[in-house]
Amino acid sequence: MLEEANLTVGHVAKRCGVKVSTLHFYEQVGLIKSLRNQGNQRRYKRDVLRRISVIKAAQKMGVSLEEIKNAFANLPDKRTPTKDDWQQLSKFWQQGLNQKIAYLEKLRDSLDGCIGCGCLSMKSCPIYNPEDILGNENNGAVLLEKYKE
Amino acid sequence: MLEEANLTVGHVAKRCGVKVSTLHFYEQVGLIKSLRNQGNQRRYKRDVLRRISVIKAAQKMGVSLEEIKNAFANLPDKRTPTKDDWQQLSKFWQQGLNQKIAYLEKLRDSLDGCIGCGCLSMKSCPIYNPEDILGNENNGAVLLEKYKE
DNA sequence: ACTTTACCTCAAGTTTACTTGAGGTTTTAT
DNA sequence: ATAAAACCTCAAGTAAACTTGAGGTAAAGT
Repeated sequence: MLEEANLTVGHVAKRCGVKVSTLHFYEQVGLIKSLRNQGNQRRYKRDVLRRISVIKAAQKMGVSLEEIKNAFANLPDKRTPTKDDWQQLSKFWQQGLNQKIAYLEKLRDSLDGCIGCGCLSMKSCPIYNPEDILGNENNGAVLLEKYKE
Repeated sequence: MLEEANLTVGHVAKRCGVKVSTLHFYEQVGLIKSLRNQGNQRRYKRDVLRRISVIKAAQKMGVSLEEIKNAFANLPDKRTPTKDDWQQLSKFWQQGLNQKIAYLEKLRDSLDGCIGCGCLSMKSCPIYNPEDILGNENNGAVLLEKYKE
């Protein structure tokens, strides 16, 4: 496959559902790259589309641009990333995603029990009483509080 | 139960694991309330602890302070919220949480299929090709893109 | 050829959710 | 009684992730 860099910012922006300014910004922070034509206008290779899609998907998972950038650092610099390259990234984030899902499930399941419980004693409710949780490692609710995004 | 407002801001802060400035801020934006003592210092009723815990839990669900404030608007103003009041809130957020979980599961399950798939034709990959998805309601991937947080 | 549309850079502005600091008062501890 | 710790207000600062605007150039359509 030839690696023509022939996509304009406008095209990429429309295609990916982002603003042109976002692409400028992403380039500025090193998330994507572009080549320039004679008149100094950006021209992108097709793989930028995938990159942007991955950025958007990762953001929906709660991954920050900084973290995305770090993850991208593992992608090859010289050649266009292959299927395997992307799959590695995918595997990596899948783990985080699983943790996030597990956390949210835990939160969902304790919502009634904690937010709505009426446990005014503040003795048994993990959400109500974060101090106890943090000091008590062998408590089922620890997971809830130790989770860092 | 007597409704003494006798918790100091420092006490509440430590108890809830937030900074004093955060409590000032929450009060400023109308998320919590306080009474004042003779010397103009804040004194809180116990239910502020629950409010703050709920705020923190909701934030972990991805709910913004604005939305939390709106949800709190349904709580009674005159009396201290009861178990039922909180449970209603809980039920409401549980739905959103379920949607979020469902979305993340979908994302997780399509990570390999989309991010890692290598479908360079850009014809069949929903993450790769958001435009098509938005225009096509009866596609399994629509859920993925139509989700708004 | 000419005009509209797209693009360029760089600086500054926006939103959310807080934090920090200055300058001063009140409580608590000894 | 006095010093230390906690509290007060108000303005300004911070970080992330962009967006907007000004002033100017390039490419595309007719």
